[in-house]
Amino acid sequence: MIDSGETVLVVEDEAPMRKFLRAALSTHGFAVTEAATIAAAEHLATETRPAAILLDLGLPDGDGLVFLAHLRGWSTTPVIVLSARDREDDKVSALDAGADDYLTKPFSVGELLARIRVALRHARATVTTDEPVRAIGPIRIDLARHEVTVDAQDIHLTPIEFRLLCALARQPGRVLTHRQLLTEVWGPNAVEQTHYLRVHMAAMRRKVEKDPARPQWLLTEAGVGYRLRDA
Amino acid sequence: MIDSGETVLVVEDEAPMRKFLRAALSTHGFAVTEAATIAAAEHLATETRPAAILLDLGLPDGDGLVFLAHLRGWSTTPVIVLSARDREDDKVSALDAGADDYLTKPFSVGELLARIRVALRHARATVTTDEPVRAIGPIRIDLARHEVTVDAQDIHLTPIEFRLLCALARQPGRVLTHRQLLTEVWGPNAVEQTHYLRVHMAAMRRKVEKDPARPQWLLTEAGVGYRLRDA
DNA sequence: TCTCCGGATCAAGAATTCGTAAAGACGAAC
DNA sequence: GTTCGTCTTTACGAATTCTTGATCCGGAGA
Repeated sequence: MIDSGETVLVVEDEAPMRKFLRAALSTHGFAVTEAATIAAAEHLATETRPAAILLDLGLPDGDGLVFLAHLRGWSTTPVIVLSARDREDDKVSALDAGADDYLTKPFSVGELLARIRVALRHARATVTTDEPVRAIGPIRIDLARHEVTVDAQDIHLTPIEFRLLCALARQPGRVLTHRQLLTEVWGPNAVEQTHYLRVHMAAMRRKVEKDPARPQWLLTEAGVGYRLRDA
Repeated sequence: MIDSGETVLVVEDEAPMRKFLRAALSTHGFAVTEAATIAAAEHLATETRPAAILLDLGLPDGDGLVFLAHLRGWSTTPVIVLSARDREDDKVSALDAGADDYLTKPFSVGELLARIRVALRHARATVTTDEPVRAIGPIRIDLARHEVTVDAQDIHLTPIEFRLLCALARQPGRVLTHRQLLTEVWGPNAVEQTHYLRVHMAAMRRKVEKDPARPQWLLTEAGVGYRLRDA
């Protein structure tokens, strides 16, 4: 499947536990990012926009509940707390602080995965306050709908074209090297195939640009890469 | 807590447990209705429209999971399973069947209440199209009655077709990936069986579309998934 | 003017992905 | 047991998408 699963952020200070969770999650189709501290977790939560977060409460640089409180200020991403503490108070305070679930260590992998699925089910049904629509000039990219419009006109992009455009749109105005684009869209084994880029950029220009021979938005940086002009 | 007057439906066959739960809930501001059988539970779920449901799995007239499956056909009311069984399988199958949480007896009242609060929080944030009829173009879907009409003409959908259509109709216009549709309709073990989708989409198009070879509503996004055109 | 080079363009055919039909498996109703 | 409806599985042609290679273009430098 090309649809590489959704990303789960694991916040946990003990390395063996992190490794264990990474193994369990990735064999079930999730992408995994890891953080060992609150600081790292806050950074990754904003950067990678995970679909769900697994949170250990005992972290070296502070209480996990602090992180949770911060997060709930701007995000509704589901959070499942993993803790060795089994006291009622701990559970209640975590749940009331905004956690969506609370699992006591040790737990079984099957249950964890099932509860993650529940969390993702909820997230999908939730009115997402995040705006996953990006607009650059006349181009509008709706990540959630997998939909692109130019001057309010729907245009159809193939999966590769869509991923290419998303990669460029993530940092509008900035040049992305051939290498960066190739690894992001085709994977790290294709970093040499720069002609893939040429062909697919041409195809995309035909759909997006008014005059594909004189592109206004999908610009070539000779010898370096491509960039999407910032509006 | 000031959760003034939301109703919780308790489905439990043992009278002492029912009494205990009623006491715990009502002293914390919930109204309580009780059912000791699946039949009674189905009746009360439709009649009283509870804000949440506590479900014991071992009932005299059948498995609680059957009730849960029925309920999920037309309602997103949060369900918390209360069970004496602590096996991983039991938890996973209940959660995958649509339960929002699973508590093993014995549990503490504080935790139960906290988890109910979580469930209600979720319910409030959910796109609550509790209006049981949805209309997209010429297609009208009656969730409670399991009925679909196209141009005011009744059409018959099989259970799987109906769930597929509901999944698509929940967010009209949006692309749902193969993975999403398969997990939602067939469960998480079937994420690889993309041919299920092809076969059942074809069957549904024959019933819904004027020209099944050129679909107007049930659209394919090659390499990604399917979507229901937004009217 | 010629050549070189990176990029653009085009078209063929390779590889995926889709749609469709048809047959077998399974369970429920009779 | 039989019949019926439904779901799964399989196979194959059609459609779409991707890769590949040939060719063209324009600027830089000899």
